[in-house]
Amino acid sequence: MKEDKKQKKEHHIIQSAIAVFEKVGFKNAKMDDIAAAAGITKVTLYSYFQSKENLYLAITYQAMSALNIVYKEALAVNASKSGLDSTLALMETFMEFCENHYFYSEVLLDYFSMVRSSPSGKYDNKLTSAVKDSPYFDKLRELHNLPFKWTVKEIERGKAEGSIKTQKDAMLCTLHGWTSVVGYVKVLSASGGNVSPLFKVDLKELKQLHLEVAKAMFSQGVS
Amino acid sequence: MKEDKKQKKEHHIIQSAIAVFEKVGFKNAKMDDIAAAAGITKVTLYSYFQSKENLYLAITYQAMSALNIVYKEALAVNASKSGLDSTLALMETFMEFCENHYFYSEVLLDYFSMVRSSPSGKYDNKLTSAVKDSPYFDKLRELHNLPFKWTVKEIERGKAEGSIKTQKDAMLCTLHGWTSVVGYVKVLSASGGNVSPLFKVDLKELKQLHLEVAKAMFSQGVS
Amino acid sequence: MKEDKKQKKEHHIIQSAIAVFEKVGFKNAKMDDIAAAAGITKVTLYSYFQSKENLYLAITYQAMSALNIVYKEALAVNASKSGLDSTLALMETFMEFCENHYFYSEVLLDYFSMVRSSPSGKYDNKLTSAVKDSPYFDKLRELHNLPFKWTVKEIERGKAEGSIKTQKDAMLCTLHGWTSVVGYVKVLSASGGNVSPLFKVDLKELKQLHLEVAKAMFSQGVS
Amino acid sequence: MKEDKKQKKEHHIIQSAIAVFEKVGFKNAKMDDIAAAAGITKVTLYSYFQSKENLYLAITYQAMSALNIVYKEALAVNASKSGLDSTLALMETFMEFCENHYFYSEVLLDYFSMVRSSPSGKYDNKLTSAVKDSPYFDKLRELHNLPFKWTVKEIERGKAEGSIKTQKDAMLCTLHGWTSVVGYVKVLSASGGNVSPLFKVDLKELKQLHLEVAKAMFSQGVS
DNA sequence: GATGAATGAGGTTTCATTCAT
DNA sequence: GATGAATGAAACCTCATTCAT
Repeated sequence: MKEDKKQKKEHHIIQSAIAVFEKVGFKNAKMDDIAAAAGITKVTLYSYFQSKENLYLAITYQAMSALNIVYKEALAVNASKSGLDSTLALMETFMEFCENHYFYSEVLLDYFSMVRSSPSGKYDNKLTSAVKDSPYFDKLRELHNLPFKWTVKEIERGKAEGSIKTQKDAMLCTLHGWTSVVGYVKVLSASGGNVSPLFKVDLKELKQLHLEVAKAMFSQGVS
Repeated sequence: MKEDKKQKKEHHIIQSAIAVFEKVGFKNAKMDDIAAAAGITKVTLYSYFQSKENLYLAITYQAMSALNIVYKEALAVNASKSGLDSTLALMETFMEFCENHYFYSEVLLDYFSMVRSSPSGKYDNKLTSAVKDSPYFDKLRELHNLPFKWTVKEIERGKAEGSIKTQKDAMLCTLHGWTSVVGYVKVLSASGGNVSPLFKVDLKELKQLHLEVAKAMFSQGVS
Repeated sequence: MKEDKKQKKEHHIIQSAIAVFEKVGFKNAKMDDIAAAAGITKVTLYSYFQSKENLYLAITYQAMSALNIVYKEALAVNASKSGLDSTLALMETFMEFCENHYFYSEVLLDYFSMVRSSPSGKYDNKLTSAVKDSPYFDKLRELHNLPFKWTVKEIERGKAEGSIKTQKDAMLCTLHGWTSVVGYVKVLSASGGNVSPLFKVDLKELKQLHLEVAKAMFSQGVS
Repeated sequence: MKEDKKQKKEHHIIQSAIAVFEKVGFKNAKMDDIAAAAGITKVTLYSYFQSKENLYLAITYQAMSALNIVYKEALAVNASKSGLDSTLALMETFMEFCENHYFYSEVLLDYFSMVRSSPSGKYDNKLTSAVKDSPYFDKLRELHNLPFKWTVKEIERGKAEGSIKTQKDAMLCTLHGWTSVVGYVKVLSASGGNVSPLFKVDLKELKQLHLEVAKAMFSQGVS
C-alpha cells in the first residue's frame, strides 16, 4: 500500500479507537469492538498496532502532536506580542485545547502519569514491555518536553524585553504555569469534559483566574 | 472472627495491597500477588474485598480519610490564626500530605478522575458495577467534598475578618487552590514521588511559589 | 485436588481427546471441541495439557504404556513356552494390539515417524518446542525401546535353548519382526482400522503369513 | 505463459517446496517460506497450487510417478529373469528407491496413511475438501495400485514358470512383501533417512534379510 | 473461613487463504 | 499473472472471579 494510503488508514483506525476508548475507557474497550468500529478485523488491527497499549500510545502521540501544533500556532500568532502576553497565551492555548479536545487531555494526563522522570527508578514495573516496545513511546519522549522548552523561551524573552518582571527562574515559572493548567484540566476532566459549573463555579471563570494570577506573578518585580 | 481481629486483618490486607499497587500500578497488579503479599489465599482476599476495584476503593477510602484527618488537624492548629494563614496552611498541608504519602496522592487523583460530576452523563460506562456496588464508593462520596467545604469556610472566615481581601467567590478561590495543588501533585508524581529536582527545579521551590502566588491572590483587593 | 482425583480427570480428558482426534484427525481437532467433549473449558484443558501437541503426546504415552502392558502380559503368559513361541507371541500380540486399538496404532506410528535416532540431525526442526517441552516426550523416550529389548531377550532365550536355530543377530531378527509388524499395521491403518479384506485379501491371513514366515526364519539353521 | 514455461516453473516450485517440507515437515512448513524459497510471492504460489495440501499431493504425485518409473525400469531389466528374481528385484527396487529418495518415501507413506480403502467409512473426515478437490488426488488414485498389480503379475509369472513354488495367493504374497518394505522404510525413516546402524544393526543387512526371507517364502512349496 | 480447581472474557499470535489493484 | 493488504479460524495465554469441598 502506498505510504499515503497507509497513513490514512492508520488515522482512520485511530479515530475509531478514540471513539471507543472515549465511550467506555481503556480497560473496557475490546480490540474486537475497535476493529469493528474501524470496519476491519482484529488481525488487521493488530497488523497496524501491535497491542492495545501501543494503540493507546498512538492516540497519545496524536494528542501530543496536536498539542504541539496549537502551541506552535500560538507562538506564531503571538510572536509580535510581548513575552508576557505570549506566555499567557500559551497557557490559555493549553487550557482551551483541553476543553476542545477533552479526550486528548485525558490521554495526555494518563501519559504524564505513566512516564516517570527517573528512567530506572523503582517504579519501572509500571512500564510494561508493550509500552517500552511501542515506537510511539519513543516518539512521545521526543515531543513531551517541547511545550516546556517553548514556554521557558517565551518567559525569557519577556524577561529580556521587560514585560516579565519577576526574577524567578524561568523553568520554575513554567512549571508553575504547567501545574496550574494540569490542575485545571484535572478539574475539567472531573466535570466530565464540559465547562458547565462545578460546585456552582463556572469553569471559564476558573480559567480566567488562573491567567490573571499568572499574570500577576509575572508582573511582580520582587520575589 | 471477632470484629476487632477482622479489622486488623483487613488493614493488613490493605497495606499489602498498597505495596503491590505502588510497585506495579493498578492494572499490572494481580490479585494473586496481592494475596501472596498478604500471606492469604485469593479466595480469602475475595471474602474481604469483593473485587479488585473495591479493594482499590478501600485504599482510596483510607487515603481520603487520612487526608481529612490532616485537614482537620491543620484546621485545629490554625484555628487561632487568620483565615488567610489557615487557608494557605490547608494548601500546604495537602501538598505535604502528597509528598509524604505519594501513593495516596496517586490514588486520590485516580478517584477524582473517576467520579464525574454529572451522575448520568454520557461517560457513565466508566463506572463499572464493581465500583458502584462498592460500599467504599458510598463512603467516599460522603468524604470527598469535605476538603472543599472546609477550605471555603476558612476563606470566608478570612474575608469576614479582613485577612483575605479578594472579592472573588470563595469556591472559585478554593478551586483555584485545588487545581494548583493537584497540578503540583501531578508533577510530583511525574518526578517519581520524590521531591528531587525536575528540570533542575527544586520542587520545594515550586511548592513555595504556589503558596506565595495564592497569598498574593487572596491579598488583592480588586479583581 | 488429590493426586488420585487429578489422575482420573486427566484420564477422562485423554479419553475425550482420543474420541475427537479419532474422528477428525489431529489437525482438524479443535481444542474447544476437545474441552467440550470432556465437559470442561478450554482453559482447564490447557491447565492439564499445555498444548495440543502435548495432549497428543499424552495420548501417545498412554498408547505406549498400553502396548508395554500387553507385551509384559504376553511375556508372562509365555514364560514357560519356548523362546521361539514367545517371540512369535510377542509379534502376534503387537499386531492384535493394533487391531484392537486402531487409534493407538496410528498414534504410535506418528510417534515413530517423529522421533529420529540422530538427536541433533538436520531434521530436528520437526520437533517443535511444544514437543520438546512436553513431559510426556521424555517419558516416551524411556519406554519406546522396551519392546525391542524384550524381544531381543526372548530371541536369545530361544537361541540358548535351541528353539531358535538361526545364527542371525538377535537385534537384526527383532528389527525384521518389527518392520513386518509395522508394515502390517500401516496396511491395517490403510484399510481404515478394520480387518476387512483389502485387495480381496483377508488381513487375518496376512497376519498369519507374517507369523509363519517369521517362524520359518527363526527355524532356519543356516543364514 | 507458454505451457512449457509453466511446467518448468511448476517443477521449480515443487522442488523448492520439497526442500522446505523436508526440513521442517508438513505441519511446520509455512506457505510464506515455500514461496520465498521458490523466489515468488504467496499469491503466485497459490495460482499454481490451490492449497498447501494440493501442493503436497503434487509432490506425492511426483514421488509416486518416480516410484512407478523405477518399477517399470526394474520390470524391463528383469523381464528375461525368472518371476521369482523379478519379484525380489521389485522389492529391492522399492527399498532402494526409498533409501535414495528419503523424502519421497515419507510422502508416500503419508499418502498411504491418508487414503483409506473404505471410501465412505467413518473416518472420512480426515479427507479434507482440499484433498478431495485436488487434481493430483485423482491422478494418484490411478497410479497407486500399479506397483501392486505389477508385483502380482510377476508372482503369477513365477508361479506359472515354476520359479515360485508357494501356493499362496499372489496378492497375499504381494501384500506381505509390501508390508515388509513399508516396515523397512518406517525404520529407515526412524533412523533419519540414512542407512547408518540402528541399534547396532546395519540397515543393509536388514534389507538383505527381508529379501532372503521373502525368497524363502516364495520357494516353499507347502503353506 | 480456607483451599485448589475451574470458569469466562478477552488479549495476542500464527497461518492458510483470498481480495483488490 | 504479480503484489501488498486483509481475512477467518483457531491456538495460546492471562487474569479477575467463582465453585466445590
